[in-house]
This record gives sequence, C-alpha cells and structure tokens, in this order.
Amino acid sequence: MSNSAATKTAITPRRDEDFPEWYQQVIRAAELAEPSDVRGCMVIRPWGYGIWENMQRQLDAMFRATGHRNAYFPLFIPLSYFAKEAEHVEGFAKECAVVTHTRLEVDADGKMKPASALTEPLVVRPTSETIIGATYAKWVQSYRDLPILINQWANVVRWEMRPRLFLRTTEFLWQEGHTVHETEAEARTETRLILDLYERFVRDYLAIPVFTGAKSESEKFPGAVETLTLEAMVQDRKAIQAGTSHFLGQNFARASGIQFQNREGKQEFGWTTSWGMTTRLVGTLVMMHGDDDGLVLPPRIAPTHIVILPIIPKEDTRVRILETCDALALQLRGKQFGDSPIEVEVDRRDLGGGVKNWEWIKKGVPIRVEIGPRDLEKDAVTVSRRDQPIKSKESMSIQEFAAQAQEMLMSIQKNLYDRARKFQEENMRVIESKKEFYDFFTPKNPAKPEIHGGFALAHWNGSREIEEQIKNDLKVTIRAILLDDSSEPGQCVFTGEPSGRRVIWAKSY
RNA sequence: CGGGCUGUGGCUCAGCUUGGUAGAGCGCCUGGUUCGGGACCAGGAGGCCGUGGGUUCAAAUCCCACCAGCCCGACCA
Repeated sequence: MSNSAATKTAITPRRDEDFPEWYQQVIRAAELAEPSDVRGCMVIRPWGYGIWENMQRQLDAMFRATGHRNAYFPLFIPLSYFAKEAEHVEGFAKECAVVTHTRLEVDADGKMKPASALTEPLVVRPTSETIIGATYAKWVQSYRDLPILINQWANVVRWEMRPRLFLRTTEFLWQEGHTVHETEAEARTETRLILDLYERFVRDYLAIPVFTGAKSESEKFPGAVETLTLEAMVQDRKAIQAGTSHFLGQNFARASGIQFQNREGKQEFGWTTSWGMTTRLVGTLVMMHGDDDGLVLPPRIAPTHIVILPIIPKEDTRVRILETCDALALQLRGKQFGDSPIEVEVDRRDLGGGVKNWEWIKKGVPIRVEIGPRDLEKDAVTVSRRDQPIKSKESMSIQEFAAQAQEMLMSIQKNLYDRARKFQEENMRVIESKKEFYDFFTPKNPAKPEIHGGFALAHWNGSREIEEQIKNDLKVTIRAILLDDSSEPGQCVFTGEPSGRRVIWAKSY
C-alpha cells in the first residue's frame, strides 16, 4: 500500500491492517445493518435491505422463467417431522431453536414466564426440507403430479455460536427451492440448472466470479447425495460459498413418504432437490468489491445508481441549481438500465461541505454527480465514478452525461467484475507438493497473520482422513471438486497416491 | 458449551489500586461564519456508572451472586 500517512481513508482500519474489523466498519459506515439487542440477530437497514430486495427481484424472475413458483410453508416444524432423516437431524440438531411453551403469565415477582408447555415441541425451521417433504407427500400420487417446482422466500434460524453481520447470523433471510422429479436424471438436471442460474446471477448482477463444483463427502449438506456449490474468493483471499444446490436422491422422499405410481404402475419414491441463496450474499458483496473508503456496489444491484449532489455556496443560485438537478434526475429516470429504470436520488439535505459526498462514497453508490454554480455556467456536471480513485472527477456537459449514463453504469459493472476476476486469478495457485501447500497457507507472521494464501489447486487421494488432517493443521478445506474439470490425473500431494483430478482448497468463511 | 477479558451519556473510553456523590473526545441540538474534498467558533441537552445483594457515616470505586458482551477453541449459508 503506497498510502502516504496524509491520505485519510474513510474506513479505519484499512483492509490490509485488519480485514475482519474493516468489514464490520464498512457495514456500519454504509448503513447496511447493525447488531440488535437480540444476540446473533441483526437489523438490516434500508440500504442493506434495498440490496437484498434487488437480489430477490432478480432471482425471483429467474426462478419464474425456469418454471418455478413461490409458495410459503410454516416457520414451525413439529419435532417428529424433523427426526425422520437421520443424517439431516445430526447435521442440524445442535443449532435448532425449539419452541416449548405457548403462553406468558405474570409470576409472583411480576415477571413474565412461559406458562403452558406444548405436548410436542416445535423446531423453528433451520431449513424446510422436512415440512415441505411432508406436504409434498400428500400432493404426489402419480408421475403426472411431477415435477413439483417450488421456491420459498423465508427467514430461517440456526443457533450460531459466533455471529457476524450478514456472514453468520442466528436468523437470516433466504430463498429455498424444493423440487420433486420423476427420475434421477431429471433431478440431477434440475440441480445443475439452478447452479448455472446462480452462477449467471452472481456474475451478471453481483459482478462476482465463482468456481462451481461439488462438495466433498464431509462438506456436503446433511442428507444430500450431492451438493453443488459456488465458491467466490473475497479480498482476504478466503473462500465464501455464494449458493448451493443439492441433489437429494430419494433420501428425503423416503423419509417423508413422497411416493408416486410410475409409468409402469409401480410405487416409486420421488427424486428431490433443494437449493438456496441467502442474505450472506450482501456480506460477500462487501468483501468482494469494498475498498478502504467503504462499500462499492455493482450498478446492477445498487438500490440507487446515481446520486445528484447540489452544491449551493450562494443562496442566489439555489433555485436554479435545484431545478437543474431535478431536471437531470427526471431525464435519467426515463432511461433503462438493465431491466429497470435508472434509480436516481437528488440529495437536498442541508449538510455542509463534503459530508454528503463522503456518505455516498461509503455507501458505494456507483455514480455521484455534483452540480454547482460553476457547472451551471458551462451547462455541465462534475461526475465521479465509485470504481475510480475517490478524488478523480470528470466534467462533462449535462447532455453528454445523460446520454452516457447507461454506458457508464455498464462500464462500472464490467470493471468491478474484471477486477474481481483478476484478483481471483492472481491468487489461484497450482500446487504440486505438500511443502508448497503448507507454505502457501501459512502466514509469515503467525501472531498477527497478514492476508495470505488463496485458492490452491492440488491433487488429492479422495480420503476423508487427509481432509481432516489438513483442516486441523491449516484450517484449510476442500471448497469444490470442479465440474468442468480439465486437470490431468496425477498424484495426491499429501500421500503420493494416484489422483484423478485436482480440487480447490482454501480457508473459508 | 469450555478458557481469558470487559460492562460508566448515542459511540469510543478515562476515573476504580489509595471509597467522599461523574469526566473527555466523537456524535446530537441552537446561533453565527462556512460550503466545489470529511469545516470552524460560541453556547447547550444528555448518565440512578450492567442487575441484585453485602461492607461502610458514605460505593462507579471494596466483597458476593447473577446477567450481558467481546476474544480464543468445537459447528455453520
């Protein structure tokens, strides 16, 4: 970092000083969310929720376009439902919130106390496979009832020991798709279709490049036959899962009794899938594109694309400047960006100096436009792009800007993606030996680890023991077994045994 | 759930060792000068010091219990 001491960044500490703390500060400074009084739960503020709403809108359209429909299932799951799939139970048991009582009563000390115990406790859904499965069991009789292609937008609760805003909270928001198919092939195709849909979504909207692949046995979803994943590399070079798509085989159908009479007249269990993306994506966005001055939003997901900042040093120009701002806003709103109108805000708040400007920088709004008396004289605007250095500005005529706005947004979008892609490539390493592997993932300063490592492509003998070993030694795990794998067979870097392919290893969130 | 640390205006913290009735910076409000890169000056509001009990003439300060949070370990989208 060639930052002179005089260059003040909006966020303290910088990314290279303390990445986790930087992350928290960006979320606060950008007003995305804040911790709540309820442990592990957060308040998502309008700017953060606006990003989530845009994600929802886009994903929802994509689900619809592929034949899926939304529905809603209960928040509470009877304990008995939940206990049906053994692996599944084991996977989630430790993080379940359980409702045991229904009523509050005032006790002798004047305190509210739960009063009447439920005969059967209810689990607050950590995911809905079981309750949706129980419902599907009623719906499915014949192969003619298939496929069932349903998505649900919901909140879920997983009682986490170590919450972090967006990345790991006790309650979070997500979508969960649950489908049933007649054949294994169809279900596998669905699993893959959604993975591809997710990949397109994060690439085109969030400007996030990912690797797609399968999870190893030890990393896959409890109860799944196969878990497909999207793995992104954020700026501390760790991996973060951006979404998952599971092929559940007949495991859940068997547990829930989803059976149908097939074309030969025989009873058969359905083939199911489930898949999800969560509010964690907001956190991913922060770590992917944010810089030392705050959030940087890809235009296609930003709640506001362009903010217009009136500069009013002398009262006599106030009216004309505001009129000019409003006229430009109106003109811009009439233009399309992607599949919706350009979102423009004129910030007329009575705040002095650069304060307003910095607020929008920290919020990551893609384009800031200043209009002051000097611009007025030239019929011009002063334009700043969030993907460019903070101090850089460009003066251009109002009409020129209006004509170029869409293109400029597009260019920012592309630039962010290219930047992320380049970073990912630079920190991806083909590794041939155990020593090289350990060196790659060992910080030079263990007391205060610098940002190090990245994604390692290394041969692996397929054994769980090796995974365990590496996880214990380095906190590194297999993130993905690549689907479009082009690697040559070789030797496991840990044991020298034959290996069919390289897999991606990394530290992860 | 185990180990360590911390609870004082909205935020970050000082004061606690050596008890004597609460402070700073930031933020907030008002007025003025400012405003094109995070402004300045002046004035002001805001705290039963995490909760409960104990010791004492007197507790933010000492003692006990509880609660909450943070950090480190096992789990996770």
